Amino acid sequence: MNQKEEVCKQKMRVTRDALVVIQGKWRLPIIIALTFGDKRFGEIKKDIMDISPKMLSQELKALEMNKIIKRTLYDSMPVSVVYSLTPLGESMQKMLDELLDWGIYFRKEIIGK
Amino acid sequence: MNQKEEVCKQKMRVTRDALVVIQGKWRLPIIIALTFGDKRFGEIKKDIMDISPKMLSQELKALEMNKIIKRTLYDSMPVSVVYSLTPLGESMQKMLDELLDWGIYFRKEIIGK
DNA sequence: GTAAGTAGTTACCTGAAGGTAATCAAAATA
DNA sequence: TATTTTGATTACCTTCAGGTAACTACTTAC
Repeated sequence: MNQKEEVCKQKMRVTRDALVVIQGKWRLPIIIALTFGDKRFGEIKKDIMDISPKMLSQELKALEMNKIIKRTLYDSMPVSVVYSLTPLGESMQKMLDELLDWGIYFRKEIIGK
Repeated sequence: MNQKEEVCKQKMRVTRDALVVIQGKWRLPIIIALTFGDKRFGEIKKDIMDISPKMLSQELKALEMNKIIKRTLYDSMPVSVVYSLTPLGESMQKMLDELLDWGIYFRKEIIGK
């Protein structure tokens, strides 16, 4: 296998791994919600509107396991749980911006006309 | 609903639409293969290795419908079919680069140590 | 005429993703 | 004491993504 083919396969592997982390219906919405500041379960749920508590809970756990978000329990009264982006989560910002930019372009080209 | 919330929801919608186009196990590999030049069915299949002809055929059709790639039939003998990126497909380059960059960082943070 | 290569298609099956609805436990409020 | 709020969990069901294996149609080479 030559150099070029090796680079190609490497790119495929790495981007595929990256995609797995943000894939699915709810992960990007959750991450985007948290780029606007730390939020509680109910606040995220309100931001996303059509997500069920089951899916939100499940996806928050998955993102936490991938070290994208952090769950903090403040045991003040009333006990509150706050979710926030980790540095790894914050490092997604440029990627998210490009995804958004391309999404806008795509929308214009395909849906828009 | 205030300005900030509106921007948030807009971002969610647009990035989600963008994600749908590249989502799945095989679309990014196919697109990446074609960034290295136009290719025939068999060449893409050889580049990706573990993809089945069914999945390749199916995903090529989906990408063609989204105007990301173009199918060209040359009826020289032997009849050959060549797939290439459209301008819309080529416009994904920056996004793919960011996905790759973040993937490298993620790999280092999570898998690497 | 038989084998091999190119570009697929078809039928069938499995597991994961995601949805719905009901329930739960702790604490605050009425 | 009863009700509401917050942050979930559980059981059940449906749909879809993806895999396997076999087959096809056309053409060229042997």
